[in-house]
Amino acid sequence: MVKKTERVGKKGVVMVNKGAWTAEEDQKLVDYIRTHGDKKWRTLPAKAGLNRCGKSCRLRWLNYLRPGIKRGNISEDEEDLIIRLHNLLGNRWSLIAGRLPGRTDNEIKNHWNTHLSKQTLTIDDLNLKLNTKHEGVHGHSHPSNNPLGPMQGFKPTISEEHFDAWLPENNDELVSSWVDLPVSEFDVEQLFDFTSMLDVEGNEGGSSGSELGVEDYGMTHQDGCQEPIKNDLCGVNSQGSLDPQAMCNPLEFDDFDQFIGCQDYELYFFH
DNA sequence: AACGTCAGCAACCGCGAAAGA
DNA sequence: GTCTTTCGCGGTTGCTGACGT
Repeated sequence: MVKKTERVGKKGVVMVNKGAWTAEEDQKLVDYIRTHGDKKWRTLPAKAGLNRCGKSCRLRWLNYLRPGIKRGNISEDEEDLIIRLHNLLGNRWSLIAGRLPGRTDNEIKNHWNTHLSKQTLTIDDLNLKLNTKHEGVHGHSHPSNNPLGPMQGFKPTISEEHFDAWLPENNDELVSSWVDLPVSEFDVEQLFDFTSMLDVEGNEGGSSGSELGVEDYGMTHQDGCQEPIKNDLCGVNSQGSLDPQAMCNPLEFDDFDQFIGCQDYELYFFH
């Protein structure tokens, strides 16, 4: 239903349509943008012959008419990623949407509010689900029995507690530099890189790698040097060997060095 | 069949940031 | 440097259809 609303502009009171868009309006908008591009939203509606405000046109274009938009059927993997990214970024829907090609911030926000916010899945739950999935596929999670190689045996189940502690909320710049990466370059390795940087760069004004327990995981710096393992939080003692007493810790894996050397953390961390 | 309730989703609104004059 | 305009984001509203009584 389209209703008319008065809006005061430079040329006095003008009537603008509100509510659901009609197919005719959609067509006008698409035609105009194809010819002239999607800039100058303020003046676009008048030029395109639409009785809409610029904001409304922008929203319609970005969320529904723009090429490459995926609608509905959010897969389990996408949900999983949304939950994890929400854990990391909070309600920064546009950033989360940027990691999900074809999805819009509005759609993700709606999906979160209607489906995911009611669930109480934690990072731990997701990792448990992942591990179960892997065990289901391969029969056993131990690397020695794994036909796909030793990496399949790792269980980097970082606890939500650690994850939240690690979240560098005072280091928005670093977070931004990571989330601004093109989707093709999105790799959890980047996450680990910049968390190790936190420690290297002097911990200015934010949570340091140390505070966040990053070095507990034995980060590898970009120059290839291994950050010393400072305590046994993750089941590895100060000498770098496995400590059975610490194995109850949330982060557990069969070979720490292999985990650090893994070229595809994303596979283990984000799926 | 009529009515009420609820969930899902499209769209709007207000605000802050960025860009331009 | 300041003011104005424009853009983009996140929160919220309200419409619609499905379902239950």
